[in-house]
Amino acid sequence: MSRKPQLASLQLAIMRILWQKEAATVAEVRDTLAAEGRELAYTTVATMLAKMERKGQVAHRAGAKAFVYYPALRQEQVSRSMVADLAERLFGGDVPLMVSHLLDGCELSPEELARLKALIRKKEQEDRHAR
Amino acid sequence: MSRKPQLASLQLAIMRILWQKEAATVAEVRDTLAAEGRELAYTTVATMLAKMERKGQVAHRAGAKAFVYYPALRQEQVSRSMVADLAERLFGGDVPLMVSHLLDGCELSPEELARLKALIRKKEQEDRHAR
DNA sequence: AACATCCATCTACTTCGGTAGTAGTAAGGC
DNA sequence: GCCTTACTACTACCGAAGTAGATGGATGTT
Repeated sequence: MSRKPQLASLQLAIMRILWQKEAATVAEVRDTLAAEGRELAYTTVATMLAKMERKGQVAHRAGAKAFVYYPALRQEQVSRSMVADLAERLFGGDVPLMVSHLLDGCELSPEELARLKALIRKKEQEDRHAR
Repeated sequence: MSRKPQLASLQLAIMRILWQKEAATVAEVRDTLAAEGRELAYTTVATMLAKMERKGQVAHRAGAKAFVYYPALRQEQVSRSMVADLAERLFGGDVPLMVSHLLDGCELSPEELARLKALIRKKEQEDRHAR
């Protein structure tokens, strides 16, 4: 399960909350989702967390009052595997092509562009070191 | 249906084949999938294409012998909306962050890095023109 | 004419994501 | 001691993706 985690939409939304808060109760997760415009029944969130626990995506411990859920996958890992998976499925692994679609699809501020340039420079450095 | 198309794994694999071949019969799609290591029954592919047609993702016309299916969505459109969707769900729309994960996740050849740099320069040009 | 082949359609089944109700339990208030 | 409240656990249900069998039509082969 920890190899190439692929999270669906709600699962990802929940994970993002857990990553950000470190840990949270069902009620907290539900409230945060509601604040994001996704109003779900308490039991819906609880069910989802239970399902996610069965798959090893989250875990829980007993808290003062309610269970406290926390992520069992690192954000890095999930991000990378999901992005890599999409790149593979959509572009046959052609990363620059995927980046090109990313850039085309939305406007970027000058700062963001600068960040990208820095990224590429860093990548070039690593490359030189590697060979 | 044409607004924000999200294709699942097999659907995308099929679309990619249709995009590449322009059009294909069920048998051709099935053979191509098999050549990619995904061996499915003829009827599986046929069923999938029928389902995709109902959703407006593909269409067909009668060919000499068998139906000829062709894409009803443009690759550009699908790529962009799927990439944008993942960026939104995974990174809250932070595109540079997503690019950073893309780059980290895989090695790039110097040529690919060059392509990326060119992309960013182009983007900067557009930016200057826009304001 | 009989047979094999290819093809389309229909139906069916499984799994998973998402959604939620119901029931049972523990705990706090009064 | 009972009532409300918060929480967990169990069950159910829908739709979509994915998989394929069965059936029946058309075509071509000999």
